[in-house]
Amino acid sequence: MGHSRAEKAQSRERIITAAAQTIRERGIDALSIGELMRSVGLTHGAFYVHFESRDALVAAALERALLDGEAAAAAARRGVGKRTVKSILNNYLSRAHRDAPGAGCAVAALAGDVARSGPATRRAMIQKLDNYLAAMAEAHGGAPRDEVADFSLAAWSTMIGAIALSRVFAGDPRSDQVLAAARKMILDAEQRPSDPVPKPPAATP
Amino acid sequence: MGHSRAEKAQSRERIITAAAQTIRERGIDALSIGELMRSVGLTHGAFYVHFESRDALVAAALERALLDGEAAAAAARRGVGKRTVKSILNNYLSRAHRDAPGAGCAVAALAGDVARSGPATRRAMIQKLDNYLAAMAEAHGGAPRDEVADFSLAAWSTMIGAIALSRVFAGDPRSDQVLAAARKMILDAEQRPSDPVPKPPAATP
DNA sequence: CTCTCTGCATGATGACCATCATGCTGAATT
DNA sequence: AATTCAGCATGATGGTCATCATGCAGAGAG
Repeated sequence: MGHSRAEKAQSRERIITAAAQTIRERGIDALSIGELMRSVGLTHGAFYVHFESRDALVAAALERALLDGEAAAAAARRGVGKRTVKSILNNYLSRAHRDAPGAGCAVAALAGDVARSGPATRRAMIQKLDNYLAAMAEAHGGAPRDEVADFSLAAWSTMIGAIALSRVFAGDPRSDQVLAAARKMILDAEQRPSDPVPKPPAATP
Repeated sequence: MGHSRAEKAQSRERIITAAAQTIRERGIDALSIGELMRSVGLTHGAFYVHFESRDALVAAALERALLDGEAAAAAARRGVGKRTVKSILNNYLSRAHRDAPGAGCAVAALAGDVARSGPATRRAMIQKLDNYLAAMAEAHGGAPRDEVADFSLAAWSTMIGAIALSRVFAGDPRSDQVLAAARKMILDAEQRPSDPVPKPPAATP
């Protein structure tokens, strides 16, 4: 054989791309080095030429998966001058998004997994989440700072919850209904003027 | 040794209880038979006295975890005559719930995992979700049927999304903020009269 | 053209996994 | 009291896992 530097870069790229898709489709725990390397046409031994450990790959794959979300948002913005909340929702709360988790938003697919992960993994998602939140805030526009931040947080909660539930409901009429209902609640909230937010109470679930 | 029928029932109970906690804390994939049996004071071999397979246990543990949610809701209703949307939110979107995933709502903890599972597992969650949705609809009260169902779906989307995000944000000020923002959006939506809901559009994420 | 360096394949290592086979011991039954 | 039965422990099985050691062949440098 023999392998150029450029080929190595391509290999690494294909490994990350495949891993980013797999973790979104099947979860972080389900990612297997052997299976992954087979899927990109290499053998397991070559893995450690590219990554120090499985954890290092997971970090890179999560980063990539999260970046895909920003790329999709940027692509959707192209052409239209300004992004509106409605246009974001039309893309995000769509059947296409629900049915393609491997290419979709990593927050929706992996929030549960990341919630139980270590601080480093959580920080990686938080960093990208900040961008998502800022994009929503910008689309929502002006108004007092805190209220916009609250709207963004609530809207994103609803969006990722709705995608997760619509996937649980796959094959059921409610799978479509939950997307529409979430869309409606967020759009209504956008138009309404709102009061300051109190702190959450302490109680048992 | 020697073991009575009552002791067997207790063993089975402890296995399911421990498993229901573990899957909520660490995910379904992370559940290991050996570790689980050790944690309840038995050895791995005894597992198959109680369950046909790991999958059978997962089904039982998920069912139990989901029932815990209904039990918590029933306990919260005790004393007060009627459950309101606000009282549901006060319990659900609380720091206590966020900080105790092992004892909390299985939908919030496992929606992502279940979304990528088979039809049988998804159906188990859907069945319990129907109860949760009905409880929310009842608390919301009267009004035209479809609108109440949409409110329930959107509210639950927001609730499980907010818990998931607040766990990702653990240790960050946004962890509290997202709970409060979600609470606010749902309460505002409850009071507003609303229009019929259109179908979701088709588009890329 | 020669030499070094490296991307990759092959194979080994040891840990863990779910599952099954066997046997002991005391509960249940008569 | 004798006998059957069942819950559990021990240990084996075969598979998969992440990781490391070794060797080869071709790319890059001189």
